[in-house]
Amino acid sequence: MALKSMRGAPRRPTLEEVGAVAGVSRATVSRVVNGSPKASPAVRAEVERAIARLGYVPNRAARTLVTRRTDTIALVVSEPEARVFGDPFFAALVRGIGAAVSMKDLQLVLVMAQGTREHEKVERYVRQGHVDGVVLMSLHGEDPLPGAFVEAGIPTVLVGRPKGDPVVPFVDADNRGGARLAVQFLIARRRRRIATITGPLDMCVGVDRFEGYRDALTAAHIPQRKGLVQGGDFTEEAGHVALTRLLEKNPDIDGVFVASDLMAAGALQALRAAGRRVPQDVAVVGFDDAPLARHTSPALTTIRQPLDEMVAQTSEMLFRQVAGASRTEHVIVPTSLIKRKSA
Amino acid sequence: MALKSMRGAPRRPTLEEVGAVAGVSRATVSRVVNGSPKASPAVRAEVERAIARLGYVPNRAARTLVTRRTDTIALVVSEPEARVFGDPFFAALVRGIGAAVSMKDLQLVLVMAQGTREHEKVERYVRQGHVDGVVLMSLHGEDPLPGAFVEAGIPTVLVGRPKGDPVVPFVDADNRGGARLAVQFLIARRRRRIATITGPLDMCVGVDRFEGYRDALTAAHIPQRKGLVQGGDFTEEAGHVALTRLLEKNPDIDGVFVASDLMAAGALQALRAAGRRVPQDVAVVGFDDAPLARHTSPALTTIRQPLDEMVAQTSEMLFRQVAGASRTEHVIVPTSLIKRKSA
DNA sequence: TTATCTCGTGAGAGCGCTCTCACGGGTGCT
DNA sequence: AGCACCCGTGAGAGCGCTCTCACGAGATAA
Repeated sequence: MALKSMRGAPRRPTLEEVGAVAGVSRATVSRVVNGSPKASPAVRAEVERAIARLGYVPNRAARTLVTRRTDTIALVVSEPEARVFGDPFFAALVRGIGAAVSMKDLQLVLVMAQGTREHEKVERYVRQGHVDGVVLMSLHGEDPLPGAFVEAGIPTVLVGRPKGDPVVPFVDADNRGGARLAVQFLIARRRRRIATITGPLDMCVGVDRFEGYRDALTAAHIPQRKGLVQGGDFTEEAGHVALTRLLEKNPDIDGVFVASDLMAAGALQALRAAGRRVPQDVAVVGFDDAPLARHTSPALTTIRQPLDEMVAQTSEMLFRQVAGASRTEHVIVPTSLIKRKSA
Repeated sequence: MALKSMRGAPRRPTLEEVGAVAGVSRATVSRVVNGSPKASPAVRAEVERAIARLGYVPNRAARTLVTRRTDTIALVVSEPEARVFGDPFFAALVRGIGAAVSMKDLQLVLVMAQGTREHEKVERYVRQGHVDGVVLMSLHGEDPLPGAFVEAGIPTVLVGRPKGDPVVPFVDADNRGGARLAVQFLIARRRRRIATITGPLDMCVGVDRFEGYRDALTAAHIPQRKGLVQGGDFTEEAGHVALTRLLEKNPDIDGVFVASDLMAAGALQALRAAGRRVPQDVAVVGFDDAPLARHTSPALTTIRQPLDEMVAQTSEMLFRQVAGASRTEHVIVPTSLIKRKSA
C-alpha cells in the first residue's frame, strides 16, 4: 500500500472512496457521476463536494470493461505521413471529423498506419476495443485494413473509394467528374493537344481522374494519344519529371491536366525551365485546390472537392453505424472548377 | 443475454473460453498470450491453436484495469490544426515519435486540442488514464495543459520551450542562436539595413528569434531601428503585409530576416510585387527549412532545426519518465544555416 | 386502517484480465 | 531412501466500474 503510493502517480481515488467521504454507497456516487436522475439533490451535492475534494476522475478502463464503450473514435490514416501532412484535404478532414465527434462528446484520436508492421499494430489496436468506431483514410487499392475492421465488427467509414467491390461504407469526391470538368475547360480554351499526368493507377483516385480525362476527350471527339499520358505518384518531383518527358515526346502540347496540385507545381517548374509560358503556350489545370495552388506562378487553376460536405457525410455515416444501424452504403460528392491563372 | 449478443458485434471470446477449448485454465492461456516463460511448449501450442480457432483478441480495458498501463502514448497538439498541418516540423515529429513509440511496442495517438473546451476534453481524456504518457506540442505561452498533466502525475514532455519557469521537461531548438546565424549571414553579405518580420511575441519561439536578430546586430555594432521590425503570425499573408509595411517605411532595406519560411514566402511575393530583386536588392533569410523553402523563387535561404535529434531527445525523455525516473530537465538542440538563393 | 406504488438507496454480481499463491510431480542432492 | 528444489499449472482474489435487484420509507389510493 504505502509502497504502491510511493512509485509513480499516487493512486487515484475510487468510487468507493468518494462514497466513504460523502457517506453514501459506491452505487450512488456512480449515479451522480453519470448524471442519473435517481439521485436526490441533497445527496448529489454532498457527493459532488466529495468528488471535488478528492479530485476524483473516473477510471476509463473500468468503465469500458462493463459498458463496452470507449467513447472514442479513431481516424486511421493508412498512408505515408509524408503524403498526408500538408494535404489540405487531410487537415480539413481532421478538423471536420474532430468537430463532429466533439459535438457528440466523444474524443478523436489519429492513428497512423504505414507499412505492414504498422498495419498489424493498428488492427490489433482497434480490435482490442480501444475505439467505438473508425474513420479510415486510405487511398490504396489493396488495403487490408477496411476489410479487417468490418470483419471485426467495428463501425467503419472509408474516406476515398476503395478498389473493387466496396464492402465498407465510403465517402468520396466525384474524381472522374472533376477531371472531366478540368479537361472540358481546357478544351473550351481551344486547347487540342491536351496531355495528362496521372496519379498512381493502383489507386482508385488515380484511375478515376484518368478516366475523367478520357471522358472529356472522347466527348469532344479529340483523338487520344498514348504519348500524351504520363504517370506520377502525386509528388512534386514526379510532376516535374513527367512533364519533362511529355515535352520531349510532344513539343507541341498546349494543355495539361495534372491529377494533383503538388504534381502540377512540379509541372509548372518544368514548363518554366523549358521556356514555355503558362497559360499562353501551355495551359495547366490541377486537382485538389491545395493551398499551394494559390501560390504557384502562375496561380493554379484546379478542381476543388467540397471537403465540408464530405466530412459531414462521413461523420454522419459513422455515427449511424455506431448507433447500431449497419448498412453498407456510399456517397459521392460533386467537385468544381476553380479558375485562376494557369489556364 | 441473447439480446445482448444480437446487437453490435458478436461478443468476443474470453480467456476462459479459449482455456475451455484448449483444455487448460484461464491463467495458462494468459501466460501464453503474454509470452510468459512458464508455459510448456506442448500446452503453448495447444493454446495457440485455440486462440487462432476462436479468433481471440485480448480485451484491452480489462488488461489496463489490472496492469494500470495502456501501452499508448498521446501526442497532444495544443494548436489550431490550420497552423500545424503542413508544418514540416510537425510531420517530422509525428513520424519520429511514431517510430520511437512503435519500437517500444506502444501505440501512438494524436490528439488535437484547440480552444478551451477542447482543452478540457483532452485533459479529461488524459486524466482518465487513456495513455501512459504525453508528448505535448504547444507553443503558446500560457497553455494550461502542461501544468495540468504534470499535476495529474502523467509523464509529459513538451516540444517547444514554454514561457516562464519551466516545470515540465521540454525539448526545443536553439531559436535564438539560429536567428543570430541568419542575421550574421546577412551581415556577412554586406547588408546593413536589415529588417525583421517577427513571429507572435506571446510565443517563446517568436521572442527567441527576435532576440537572436538583435544579438547579431548588436555584435556587429549595427544600430537597431524600430521601423525595421514588423510582427506577424507565421502565416504567408502576414509575411506579405509585414514586408509591404516595411518597404513603405524603409525603401532602402537590403536584408530581411523572417521568423518563418511561410512568412518569408509571403515576403518574397511582396518584394516581387514591389519590383525588388532578391537577393540583389534585398536578401531574405527564413526560418524552419520548410519544404516550400525549396520551391519559392528564388529558393529560400533559411535556418534548419535538427528534427531527428529533437525527436530522439523527446522520446527518450518521455520513456525515462514513463519508466519511473521523474526529473524536470530540458534540452536545447542547435540550429544551422541552409544556403539557397535568396541571400 | 391496510394495500399499492413510487423513489432513492445499498448490496452484490460480474465485466475480462493479471498475478499471487499453493500444489503436485518431476529432478538432483545427500 | 529421504530431503530439498524447481517448474508448470490451477484456484482465487481483485482491479474500478455499472447495473440489476431487493428493500425500506414515504406518498397515494382504497
